Amino acid sequence: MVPTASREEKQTEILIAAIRVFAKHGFDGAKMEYIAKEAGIGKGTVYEYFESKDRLFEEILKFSVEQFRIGLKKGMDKGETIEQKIMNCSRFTAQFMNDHMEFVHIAMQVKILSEDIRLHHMAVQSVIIEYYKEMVKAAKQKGELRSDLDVELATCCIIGTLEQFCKQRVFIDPRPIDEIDHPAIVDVILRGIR
Amino acid sequence: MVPTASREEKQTEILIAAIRVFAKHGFDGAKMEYIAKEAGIGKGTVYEYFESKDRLFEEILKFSVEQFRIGLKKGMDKGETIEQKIMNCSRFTAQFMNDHMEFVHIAMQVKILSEDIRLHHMAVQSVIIEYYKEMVKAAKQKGELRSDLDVELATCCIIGTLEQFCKQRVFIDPRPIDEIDHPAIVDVILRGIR
Amino acid sequence: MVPTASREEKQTEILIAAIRVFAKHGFDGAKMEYIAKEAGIGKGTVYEYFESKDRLFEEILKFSVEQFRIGLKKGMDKGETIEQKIMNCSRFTAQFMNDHMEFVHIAMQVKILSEDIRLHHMAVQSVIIEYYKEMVKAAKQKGELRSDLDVELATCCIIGTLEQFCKQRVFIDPRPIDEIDHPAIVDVILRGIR
Amino acid sequence: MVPTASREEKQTEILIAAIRVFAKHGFDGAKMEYIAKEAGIGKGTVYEYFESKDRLFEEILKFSVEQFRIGLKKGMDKGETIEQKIMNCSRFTAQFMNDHMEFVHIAMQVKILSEDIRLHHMAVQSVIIEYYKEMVKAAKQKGELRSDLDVELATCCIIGTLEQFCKQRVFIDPRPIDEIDHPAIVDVILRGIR
DNA sequence: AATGAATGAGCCTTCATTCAT
DNA sequence: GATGAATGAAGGCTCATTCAT
Repeated sequence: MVPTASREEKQTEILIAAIRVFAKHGFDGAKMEYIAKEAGIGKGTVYEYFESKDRLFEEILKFSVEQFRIGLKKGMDKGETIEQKIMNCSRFTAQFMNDHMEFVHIAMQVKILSEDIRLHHMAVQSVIIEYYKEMVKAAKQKGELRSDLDVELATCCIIGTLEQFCKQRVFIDPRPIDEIDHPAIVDVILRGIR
Repeated sequence: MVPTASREEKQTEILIAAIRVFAKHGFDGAKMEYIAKEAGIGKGTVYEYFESKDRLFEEILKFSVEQFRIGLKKGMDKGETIEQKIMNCSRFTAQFMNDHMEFVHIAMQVKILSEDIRLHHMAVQSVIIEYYKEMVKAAKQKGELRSDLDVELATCCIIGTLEQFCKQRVFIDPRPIDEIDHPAIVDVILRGIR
Repeated sequence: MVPTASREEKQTEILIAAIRVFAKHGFDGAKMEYIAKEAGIGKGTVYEYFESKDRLFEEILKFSVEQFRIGLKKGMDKGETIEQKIMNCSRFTAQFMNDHMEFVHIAMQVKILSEDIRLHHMAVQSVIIEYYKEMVKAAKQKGELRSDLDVELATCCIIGTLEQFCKQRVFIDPRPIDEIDHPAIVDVILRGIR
Repeated sequence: MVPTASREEKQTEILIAAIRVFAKHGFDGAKMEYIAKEAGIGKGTVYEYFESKDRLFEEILKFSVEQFRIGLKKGMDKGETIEQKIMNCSRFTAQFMNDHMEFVHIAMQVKILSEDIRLHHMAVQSVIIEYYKEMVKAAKQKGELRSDLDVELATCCIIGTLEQFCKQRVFIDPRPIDEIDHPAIVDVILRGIR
């Protein structure tokens, strides 16, 4: 239809379709046939772009975590003060969880995978944590946070609070995302670590 | 082994064995044969105690979440001040995650299951959150926490921080559990919500 | 309860119970557990009397066909004229099919069995046919039937008509057994072979 | 083999293969693997055409009974006199039983099946009986049969005699099918009902 | 390149049989 | 002798993967 999607574009299309299917059925419930149908192509075609179901899943994981990492990084970089930075993270996390509710489910099935990808996943998680740590350290040096603050602990407080809040809003007690009072969240966090 | 294991004892033995196997292989990787072998019994015997693989998994989920709920409740009840209560929760959560690292993995595969069990699981999660909320409310009334504190938010801060910390210590950067500085964690949380 | 049934009596009790279960569930649907329960005994006890499910089934087959053979023989022997003999057979066949509807179903699964029992079963069938042939031959000699009658053919006509009638009455269009007009049946048969 | 077998042709091929296997091993002895091998295809392929073993068996039953019904009907329609009609039925029944010895065995295992198919099977049986009844009624009206003849009884005599004869020739005392003296059979029957 | 019919390895589950009590 | 908990062989069915078109 469209001029013909480049190989890379098609690959991404399949990936997106697969995310939806994995999210809906879980890893083992997601038949390759469903994924093909969701992508509007034939079963065999999937194998032209991904060598196996496992590899496809791994690619999805990489892809999704990468999206998250990038978004978070951008949010941190855009803020001037630690308050703004955390606020940006809060907003992005909420938006991401809301849009990619599925991603969370997918990310949770990591252990089925090859050691390889498991390590990769851990690594990205670590990277994200590291971003936060750097942010905290920098803020400490700028005097925005108290000087005796344990960096790891502060990081846990920030990530934990943000994610727990999103989880509750998305999974336990779903409400419109724009009702979230980000300043209040950031306030609680900042009181703890300032 | 022991003289005679009552039906209930045997059922629990199988459950425990199954937890290990599910944790190690994931739901679909966990063959009933492995579970039987882990429990030191024949494949068919598992079916004398659990009608299907799905039901077995559901029982595990119920069992584990229940253990967690009970432990947390006990911790809250034993504390006098909000500080002691949170400290107890911190300690129990760390211990539980450390001992039942598997549980966390298992709990994450909820979506494969029947609507029934999914709802049950959500319900218990809600109950746990409710416990925390009650704790916060009571502390507010006793004047231990500031009067304009948003209860939901405070709850997210407590649960999120505790769990994130444990996750990092267990999954990302494993270190001996007794090195955890609980008072410091509680301090960060309390500053945020006091 | 009763003085204690002799081994043989108990064996027969199990046999009777097994007939009911096989008849209800078919060979492969009939679990040994059902049979034991129907006989009011434990699963293991069945094996004290019959070495295997196959053997039990074989015994049932023998038992039932034997009952049929004996009843038929008695009916033939009791009659004076060919008319009376066939009438007796008609009555007995109707009664037997009605009472042992199950038997018919069981007898139909013969081919699952060992060659041994299959041959035995064929043999009894042949014996029954032989009884009829003898009956026809004797009647021919007594001048009750025409002299140029083909004995095999006559036999088929008698057996076929009787059994087909019973089948229809029992399976296709069930009606009370005492509504059967045996003289009319015999009349049609006799006209054909007299 | 042949250039391209349409879906329907392939389905029929499998059906034919399955008839052979069911006939040889009985319902429960017939492994899907055997059926696949007999059809010269893979195990999974059978499931592309029949959703389960039970359904496959049901289709076979329908298929076979239908073949029988059609053949019989044709035989009746082709004859002018009742004598010719019965003769045609005699010939067709003998041929069918000889060629489809297996069918008879299969048709006998009806009780394992779903109520649905059982009723269908009964229905076709009834239809066949009805054909015979109509034939008899028509012959009565044309004065070919005596006017006080009981139609049901006559039907039993015809069907019973024909089938019993074939059974004996095929199962008990196998002899070449062309040795059958159909006129003699018809003669015995007609004497009984004329 | 795209397809989907065909494949068969693999696993859950059943149930006849055993044997310790 | 009677029992029924335990067993594991066996088979129906699924679905990731292949390959001829």
